[in-house]
Amino acid sequence: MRIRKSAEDRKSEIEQTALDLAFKIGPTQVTTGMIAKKLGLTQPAIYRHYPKKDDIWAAIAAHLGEQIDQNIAASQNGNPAPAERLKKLVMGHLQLVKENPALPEFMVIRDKTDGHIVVQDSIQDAMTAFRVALVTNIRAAINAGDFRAGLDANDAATLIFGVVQSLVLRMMVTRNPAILMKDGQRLLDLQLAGFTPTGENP
Amino acid sequence: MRIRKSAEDRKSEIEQTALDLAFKIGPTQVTTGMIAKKLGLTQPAIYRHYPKKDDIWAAIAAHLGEQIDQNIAASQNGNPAPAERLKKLVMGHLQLVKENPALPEFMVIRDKTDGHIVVQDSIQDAMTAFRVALVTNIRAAINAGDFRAGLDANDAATLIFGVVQSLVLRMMVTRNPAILMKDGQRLLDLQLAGFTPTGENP
DNA sequence: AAAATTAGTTATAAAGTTATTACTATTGGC
DNA sequence: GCCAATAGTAATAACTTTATAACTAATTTT
Repeated sequence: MRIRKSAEDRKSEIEQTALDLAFKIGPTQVTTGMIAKKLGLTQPAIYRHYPKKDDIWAAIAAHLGEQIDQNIAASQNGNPAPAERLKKLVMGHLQLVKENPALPEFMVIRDKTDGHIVVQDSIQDAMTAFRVALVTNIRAAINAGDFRAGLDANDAATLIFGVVQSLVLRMMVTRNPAILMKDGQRLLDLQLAGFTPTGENP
Repeated sequence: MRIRKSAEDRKSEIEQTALDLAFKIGPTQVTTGMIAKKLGLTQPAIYRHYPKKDDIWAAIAAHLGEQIDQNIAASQNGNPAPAERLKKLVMGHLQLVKENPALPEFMVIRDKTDGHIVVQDSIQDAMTAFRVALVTNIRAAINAGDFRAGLDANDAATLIFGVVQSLVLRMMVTRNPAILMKDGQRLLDLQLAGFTPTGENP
């Protein structure tokens, strides 16, 4: 007798498996056959749950986008100190990437047909919101006197984004998501120290 | 009568076309048929010049790796001021990425068979050398008193790498390599300012 | 100018991938 | 416990992609 799972459970499994494979071999290299094989199913079984293969990626992107948004919201609760909110925002995002190491791939994924980027819009939108949150908190930190007055909030946001990107690249090269949290905390502190009026750790 | 080019010229064309396509649709999506079509050739014509498709990527990676190494060498000539060398090193690399916007893709490219990263070794090695050059110049700047004494050279190098990565991501999302030089200069100065003893622009 | 070399073509094999159709059998609702 | 709904399979069509083999013709060598 073959095992039969609920559509809901199976869809979760399919999406998680696709994400795992996306980190291992890259999203564009993942085939429906690979996903099915990992789950002990036949390849057409995938099509009982998604009309098109791309629908799997769309579902994954929507889910990741939600998680990014949730982290942004969570980081703005509780602590009112802008610099602390910034740290919570960035570390929360790194935690998300650690749990879903394929996430960065979705930021630069392209459409099959033309060369134009589709970047499953949900993720691109969420990352835009992430950037807005960075800028907002940097402005608040400047107003609070924690960061120096002449600092350009947009440029500072780009540098903080760079901390994340730098860690992501090292994660992809080393294939080790664990470095994100360990080195992330220290590097973020170092970056923020450069924004203070005195150059000291805020 | 059909046009027939020398093997040397044709190989250059094939590699440049493959690089262009790699930026447009991603390296893994580029097919021998696409390259041939762009050059007005038939698909098997590619195999007159390379035994395997992967040999095209290997040749490209070797070439890019050389250019990265050349930039590192060039940046260390002439100006003896460590901070100026650092700037020349980073801006030179950004120029290279601007001219070859697919370069960053090769840093995280994966093998088809297993999930293991091959990162055409030539590029990974060159990027390691780039990082070493960053650290060396940062150490020199600390010793010269241009950067503050307590600065960790490795962490500072990661942050500078982050500036590059941040710009690269924005280039990939906007599909506009032009931003690299314009914003790069300003962001690099901002980043280096965070490393000075006073927090001022070095 | 003839001969040798080789860039390029035509045709095609082999393998992989997406997606559909018709069938099967498990499961939840009545 | 029956039955409707549906998760899953088997078979297969359509397409894409890599690669090879045999042939053709442009260019180089002698």
